[in-house]
Amino acid sequence: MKHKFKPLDRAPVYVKVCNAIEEDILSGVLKEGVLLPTEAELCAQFGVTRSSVREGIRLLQQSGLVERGAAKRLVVKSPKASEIAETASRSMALGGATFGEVFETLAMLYPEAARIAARRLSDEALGALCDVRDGLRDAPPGAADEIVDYAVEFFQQLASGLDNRVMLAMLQSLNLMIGASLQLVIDQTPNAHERILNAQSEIIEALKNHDEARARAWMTKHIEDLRRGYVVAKVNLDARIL
Amino acid sequence: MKHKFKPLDRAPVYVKVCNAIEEDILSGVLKEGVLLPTEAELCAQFGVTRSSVREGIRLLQQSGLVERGAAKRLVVKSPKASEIAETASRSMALGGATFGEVFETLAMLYPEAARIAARRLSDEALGALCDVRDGLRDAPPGAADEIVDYAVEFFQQLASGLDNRVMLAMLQSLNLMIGASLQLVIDQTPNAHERILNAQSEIIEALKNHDEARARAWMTKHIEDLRRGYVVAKVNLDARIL
DNA sequence: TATATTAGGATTGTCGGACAACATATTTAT
DNA sequence: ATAAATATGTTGTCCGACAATCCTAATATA
Repeated sequence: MKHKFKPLDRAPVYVKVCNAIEEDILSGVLKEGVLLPTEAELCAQFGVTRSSVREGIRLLQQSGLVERGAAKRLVVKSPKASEIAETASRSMALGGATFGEVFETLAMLYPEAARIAARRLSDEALGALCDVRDGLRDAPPGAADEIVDYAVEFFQQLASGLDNRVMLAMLQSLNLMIGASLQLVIDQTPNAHERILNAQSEIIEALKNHDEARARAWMTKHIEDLRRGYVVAKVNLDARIL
Repeated sequence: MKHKFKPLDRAPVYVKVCNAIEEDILSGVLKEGVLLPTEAELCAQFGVTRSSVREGIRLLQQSGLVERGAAKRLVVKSPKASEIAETASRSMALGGATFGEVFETLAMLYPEAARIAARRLSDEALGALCDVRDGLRDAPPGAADEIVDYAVEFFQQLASGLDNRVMLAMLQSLNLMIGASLQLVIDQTPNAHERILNAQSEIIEALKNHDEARARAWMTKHIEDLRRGYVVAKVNLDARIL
């Protein structure tokens, strides 16, 4: 009988280093906040040189599992929703996503998010939304950048209030993708200030009364309003986001 | 008058290398598929050593912007939706997302996705869905793993058919997060086969007739059905996904 | 001539050692 | 006892070297 050999593991050492550490993090042996051994010690334990260890560390670092903490020592980190959102949105930008795609997704997600929010948003979360709204109300007229900030912050707070990290990550990545471009739009849209303010107020009111349908409807309206802004500003919806 | 100095850029060299290359990719100077210079040449151009260049490359590599291609040369790559989904779902798993969170997000997204699909799914996409359904119909009874595959594949095809990369990435990451765990559930749910099959058929029918409301309703039902499976199988919805 | 083989060169993967920069811990001086 | 100076440990960067691998081109063979 012919003996069968398993295929050899021919991955580069630095990849193996990365995997080895990652595995221990994933399996819970290394918990969040734990300090990893120094590079020298890792070399000794793995039996490889510092160059390889360091390259492996870079891989872990970029995937958000590890971080340089106090004394520059390596610390185990569990990825936060905001970081996931950031890398996801960056990747999608690089992947060539368009304004149209982002907006359609926005229009799909946020009305539902508003509906869920109407069902269970906490009082603090509602308070945070009111704060944003008030900030927007008191913003000086003509300050487009401030308006944008408040508009995005409103989405942000709503997403945070849902108390669901998966949703949060997704909604946040959308926020990041439109955030920058909203500037252009609001600059060129008359009444943007009042219309956004009005939409926010209506949404807050609906949330307060746990009126799911109304929260959903106004969020839909709000987003459609923003989208129209893009059209008015002659932003090509097929253009890639940056 | 006191002169103000800008804060010096004290980032490590390998980070700068990473940023420099990333910038050129982002700005379109380096397009997808282009071969990057060899390590030696990069050293010469940046005026740093190979160790630093290599560490920088690892960072780019893990963020999916660069890849080893033929002859092991580095090639510029633009992240695909599927990869974005993969890293996102992995990160969320590590970040401690729970079944409950994933399911709630699923229940929020997919009904809307079905509604949009009813509006504009192409005939090919519909055909692909039918193929999945037929595959499931003809699956041998009791083959839980096959049933799971078809169930996930149905979601997958629906997402692909939407022709929106942003949505696709988000829906796919959800698919990845539940995919593995569905196995457990379907193993222990009687009638799972028929119920899933029925739901798929109803959804397909609704899509064919461009009946948005019905597509949405059946998708909601379908997901709720799956969720009940988790409860029946006594999977703790607060448990972290793996 | 066309194909298979071989030799050569280019490039990456890994190693070892070295030193400066920086942060922490320890000792010394006030 | 507090502050300053020193010692120690760790990371960041450099250099040089060599084996493994892949590509290319020259060579041999049919």
